[in-house]
Amino acid sequence: MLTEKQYKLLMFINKVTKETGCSPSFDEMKDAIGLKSKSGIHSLLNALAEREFIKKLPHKARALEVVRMPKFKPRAIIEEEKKRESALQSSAVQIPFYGKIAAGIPIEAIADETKTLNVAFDMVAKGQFYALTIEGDSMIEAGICDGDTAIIKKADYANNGQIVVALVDNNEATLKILQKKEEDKVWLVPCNKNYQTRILDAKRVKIQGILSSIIRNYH
Amino acid sequence: MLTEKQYKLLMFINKVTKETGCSPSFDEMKDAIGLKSKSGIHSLLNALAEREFIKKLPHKARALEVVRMPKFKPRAIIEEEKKRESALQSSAVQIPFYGKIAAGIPIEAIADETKTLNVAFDMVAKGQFYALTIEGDSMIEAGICDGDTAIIKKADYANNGQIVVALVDNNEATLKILQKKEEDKVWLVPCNKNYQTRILDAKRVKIQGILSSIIRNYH
DNA sequence: AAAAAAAAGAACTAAACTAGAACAAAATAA
DNA sequence: TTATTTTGTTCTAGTTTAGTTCTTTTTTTT
Repeated sequence: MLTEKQYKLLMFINKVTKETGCSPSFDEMKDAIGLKSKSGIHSLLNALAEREFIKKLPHKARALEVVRMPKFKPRAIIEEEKKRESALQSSAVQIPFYGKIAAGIPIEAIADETKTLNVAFDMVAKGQFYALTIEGDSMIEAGICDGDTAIIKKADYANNGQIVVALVDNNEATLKILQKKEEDKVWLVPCNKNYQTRILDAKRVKIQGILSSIIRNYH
Repeated sequence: MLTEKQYKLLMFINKVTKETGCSPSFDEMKDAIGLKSKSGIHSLLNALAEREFIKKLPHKARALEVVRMPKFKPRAIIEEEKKRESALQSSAVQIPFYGKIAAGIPIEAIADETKTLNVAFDMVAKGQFYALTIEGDSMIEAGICDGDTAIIKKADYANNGQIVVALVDNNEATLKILQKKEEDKVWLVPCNKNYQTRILDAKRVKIQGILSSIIRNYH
């Protein structure tokens, strides 16, 4: 399509004409591109005209017209794509899946290196997710402990018995089991004898997500 | 429609021109496709021009233009992409990290999209890991439930109080808290009132790993 | 194992870029 | 209008980069 110099020059011409309403002179162009002679500009312009990016009126001053621009992606988009790509590469982790702990069989014996567990993928599946750190012990009997990381799937509706992130009165977010036993009422059931089930008007409760995974790290 | 090489080359030209505004040179193309000589590029370009995917100005440098893109991918490319995709899926997921659930603050208010949690990467850090499925409820009071996935870091030594995979008599693998209260004796402590601590000769117990993470998926 | 297709390699040719200078046409000022 | 300045064109010449072509080697296919 274009060489680097041609591209630079085209961008410069385009910028100047848009900003000032008139095209730059040969000397301005040579300075902008960093040449010491304007003869080079001449050939660059010919190349651009030949490739039909500009039109020029011979012997007329500042009589350039940009006809089209090369198809390119805005730099911001390219950066973004690169970031995403490198993020993907940096996190590729596959670990061997050794199956279940079973009495009577040493781990080496059942180790099957061909099976791998893909932690990240298995966990997020499809949909939009976010993470929360669990605070408190209201769900401890469900094996959800203080400090655990909860992976939540965004949702505004949940079924009976699901563990949900519920926002009460647009004010207080909490992780509880959802129960809808009667119309217009919502039960938020903790998993800890020391806590009480809260029965609230459905209007007051907004579902913000459904618990998808629990992750706990030991050190 | 197109051969694998032709397709790859066309994609490369398209990518480069979109990103830089300039088309690639023969040498850049040969490197991108993995050829050692640029004469091959020449014939590939002719093939692409003949099929009207690109236009080229003969003898001009970097004077390629992509006219259209193919509707179908060559079979070989599809295979390759599938492979890469599954490798990626196996790897990388970044999800927003919303911090802690705190009473009195709606989730939206504390949402910080700039913080991301990279599940897979954070979990495996450095070292060698493997995964186990938890069976039974002997650790339930530590929030480790039947069916949970345990990420274990390979180790043959552990400190007091750590949760370890212990192999007893080269025979029976189990997940328990490790305690070494006296020389030559090892305590394997469960986290369930209904189970008893086992006190064993150190010789009989081989540490196979230290619990690194617990993952639980809900459906 | 022979034939065909791809790829590599080298030699060659052409274009692109740089610079300097001389000159011609247009625009502007006197 | 003429003179002056600005602007664009053309030429030469050397250097670098890029594209083409041909022969040989390797690989693939039958």
